[in-house]
Amino acid sequence: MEQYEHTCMIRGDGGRAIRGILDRICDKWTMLIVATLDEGRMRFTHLHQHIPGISQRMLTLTLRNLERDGLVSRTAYAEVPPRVEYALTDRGKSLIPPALALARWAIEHSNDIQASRDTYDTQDG
Amino acid sequence: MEQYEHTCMIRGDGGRAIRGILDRICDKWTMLIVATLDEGRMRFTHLHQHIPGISQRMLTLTLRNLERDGLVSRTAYAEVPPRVEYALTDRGKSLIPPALALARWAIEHSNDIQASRDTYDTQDG
DNA sequence: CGGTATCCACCTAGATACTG
DNA sequence: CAGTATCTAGGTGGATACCG
Repeated sequence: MEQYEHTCMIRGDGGRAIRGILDRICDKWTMLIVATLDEGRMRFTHLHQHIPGISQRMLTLTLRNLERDGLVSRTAYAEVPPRVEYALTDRGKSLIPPALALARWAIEHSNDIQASRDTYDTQDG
Repeated sequence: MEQYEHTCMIRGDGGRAIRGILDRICDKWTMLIVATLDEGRMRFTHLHQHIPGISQRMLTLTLRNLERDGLVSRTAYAEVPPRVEYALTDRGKSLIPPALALARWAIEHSNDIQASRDTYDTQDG
């Protein structure tokens, strides 16, 4: 009820802070990669296989961005063939709870939202 | 700690459910509009004035999508000049707490993330 | 006042081919 | 194995002009 006083956090500086984060979190693959890495440290190929539909290019690009933001660590071993492992940093792990909160909301409301969309779309056009 | 068992919610069906929602939540203006409407019901022009940088087109488009998803209600009064008011529905209000959780995370980590980016970007290139 | 319609620049992400 | 390079289609959002 009294949450309104806190939504200024979202509107804050015209929304720049929150949007800067959302831009990272909400692209097509970030959430999926973070959630997958929550399972533990993992090689490139393993990630590639466990995230259906992602291309090599997008996996690389998204991992680079996550690394840049300090959410994921990258460890390359000097072997042949090469081995590279990715893992969530503490900062990356700290993203999981709020992400879960959003996921929970999404799951809980997805049926209702879909129903609303269907209704809206079939109104006489 | 034991959150891993729950991240399957995010990965779920290959991420389709959560991404369908994220696509709505995470576009350029949705969060800002929802946060602004948390203040109370509001006219089109008032929204336009209180969300810096948004165009009429994007305000209309985003409001239509929110209405379609049942997160915002639209009430048009048969007057001249026309008056249209927007308000969060109960479903729309229910989005605020998880959105705040994410905003909180964003604010708390934005300095560290920016620092990581700076470091990453200045590494010999 | 509260929109639509139109045009356009940019960016994202997919497909494909190639490499240390 | 773990990438990089290149090309391109499609979508998002801004600018501008007009309308009931």
